[in-house]
Amino acid sequence: MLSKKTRYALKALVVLGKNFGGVPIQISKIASEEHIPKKFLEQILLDLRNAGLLYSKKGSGGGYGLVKDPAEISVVQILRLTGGPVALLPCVSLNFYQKCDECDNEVTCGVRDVFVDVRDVTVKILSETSIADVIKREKNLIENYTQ
Amino acid sequence: MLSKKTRYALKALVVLGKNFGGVPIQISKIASEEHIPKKFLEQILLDLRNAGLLYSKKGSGGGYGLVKDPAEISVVQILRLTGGPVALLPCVSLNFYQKCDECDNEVTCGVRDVFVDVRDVTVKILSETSIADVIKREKNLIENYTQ
DNA sequence: TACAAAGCATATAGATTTAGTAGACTTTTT
DNA sequence: AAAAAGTCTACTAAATCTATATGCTTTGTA
Repeated sequence: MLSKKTRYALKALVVLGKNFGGVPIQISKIASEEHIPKKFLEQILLDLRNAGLLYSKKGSGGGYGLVKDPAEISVVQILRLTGGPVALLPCVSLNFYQKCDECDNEVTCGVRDVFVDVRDVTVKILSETSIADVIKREKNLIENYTQ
Repeated sequence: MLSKKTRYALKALVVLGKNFGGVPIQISKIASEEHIPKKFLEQILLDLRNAGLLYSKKGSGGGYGLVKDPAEISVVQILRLTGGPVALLPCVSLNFYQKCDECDNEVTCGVRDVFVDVRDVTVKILSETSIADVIKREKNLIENYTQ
């Protein structure tokens, strides 16, 4: 399962993505719109900023904005930045690999082999999907929903 | 990430699957072979037994065995039995669904939409893969490894 | 220049979950 | 009768996650 941190980050990036090119948006606005605890969101956006994904502006009229086009930001990148695991087993993770305590030789582990496949299809989807794509999906869903 | 409980369950079932049709295997044997804490494994196998997946026999010469053919037991079933989440978001889970706190209307949530796709491919793999398949994979891996 | 708006940074508390341990009991075999 | 092995419940310890608190810095504006 993704952590709340990861979820909140994705939600916030969608908001910022819709606003790409516009004036900065305040944390408090995103927090209230998306029902995210403000102080928690503060930390998260700070992380994303320190990772070079967002710019920030202090003082009155300040806030956050995307540095890059939302089409250039993949969902998988956000999971990794916010520590969210993509793989279902540590011994299968590309970015957060950890040796399996149980296995003598993980290369011949059948269970691991299955979850390598799961990881591959998951990473494929999440790396091919950008924040812009998420926004597009949302638009399509709203269209079909209100029909 | 899968819990240790789920991992241990899968490991144990592979051992029991290889032994399908033979005499029962003791917890302590599985525990020491697979480097799993014995008392913890005890609980896990008990759960699997109560779920009807294993039979048990007490007393000297007792132990555990599979009730069904390992080809009839899917990996996804084990994840669900041991509480392991398949979906990466609660609002996307088929068996452990929970409403999203943040979303006003989850039907039009773009983030959710992406993770529905991820869930679908994951469930497909894990429901098409049986314990027997895991054992087969292991055999293939060992063959290729020792070549 | 003062003040308010907004982000920056770190520390800490609280809650939840997970992993593992303990101990006493029951059944079965020898 | 004794030993082997599973059954059952409770508990503890550790880790992690979520959220809050506090004080600080920067920037815009009256």
